[in-house]
Amino acid sequence: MTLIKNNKPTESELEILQVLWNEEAATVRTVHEELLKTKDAGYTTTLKLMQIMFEKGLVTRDDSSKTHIYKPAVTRENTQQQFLNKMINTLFAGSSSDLVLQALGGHDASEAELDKIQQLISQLKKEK
Amino acid sequence: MTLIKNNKPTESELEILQVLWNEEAATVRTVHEELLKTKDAGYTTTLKLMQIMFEKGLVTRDDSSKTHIYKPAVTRENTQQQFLNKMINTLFAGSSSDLVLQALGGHDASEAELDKIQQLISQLKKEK
DNA sequence: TTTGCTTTACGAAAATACTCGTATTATGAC
DNA sequence: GTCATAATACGAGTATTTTCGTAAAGCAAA
Repeated sequence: MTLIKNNKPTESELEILQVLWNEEAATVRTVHEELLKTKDAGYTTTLKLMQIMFEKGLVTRDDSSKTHIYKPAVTRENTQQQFLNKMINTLFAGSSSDLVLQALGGHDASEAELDKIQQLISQLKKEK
Repeated sequence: MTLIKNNKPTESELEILQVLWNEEAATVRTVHEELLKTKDAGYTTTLKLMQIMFEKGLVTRDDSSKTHIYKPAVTRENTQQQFLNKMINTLFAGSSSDLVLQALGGHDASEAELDKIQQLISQLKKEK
């Protein structure tokens, strides 16, 4: 039987994951510097969060040298899907297309992006 | 100058709003009964949450009779948009179409729903 | 009016998330 | 080695969210 980790990252943890996904791997220092661009926080705060994320299994770390190197242990796609599902259920009454409509309507997407979406839809229709 | 309420509903508050949006108006009792179908909580817990939501301005209430009647003070659409924007920024690097692609790929949508989305896309393209 | 049931009000405990100060440890320069 | 620098570990304080016990108020039946 598979052990299911119910480790939904928190808001702050998502910000850190965002950096890790972009950088592939990073030290606390690097992550912290990156976070400083958009928010104000102490270094040890970031450190503590990343330690907690390690305990939760959200990241891995290489501690063979003094300066630990962290990597994401969850994929961007899985995490996106996890939050999307949650959102579809609690906010869109289970209808994914309602979410899509709302997202397309409320935001701007380029023509190229719209094309990509159309392509996917055509493919999905074929599969039926 | 407009007073901007930064009243992002919490997880539990969303569950309650969900019920209120469906019922238009409801008593604490009704909301609570509905919540019981999917989660386990005490009556006074629901009551307290709804009182807090009233203070925050997320709901209105009619207390002319002993049993108060609550109504949502925020629309489903606005709240959806609020959370979508947040999510697009923190999880999809600002790309709404990435979110759409992920949502369509990971979930099932009926052919009719896909049609509706196609329609919207065509319209959006025309507007460019 | 008394009793019992349902409701709201209030406050505080419990759980979770976030923050940071301080101590300790490792590393490199001298 | 000693010193300065930078990193981790640890613990605790703060804030926010969720939970619920208890009391008070209203209401309706007997």
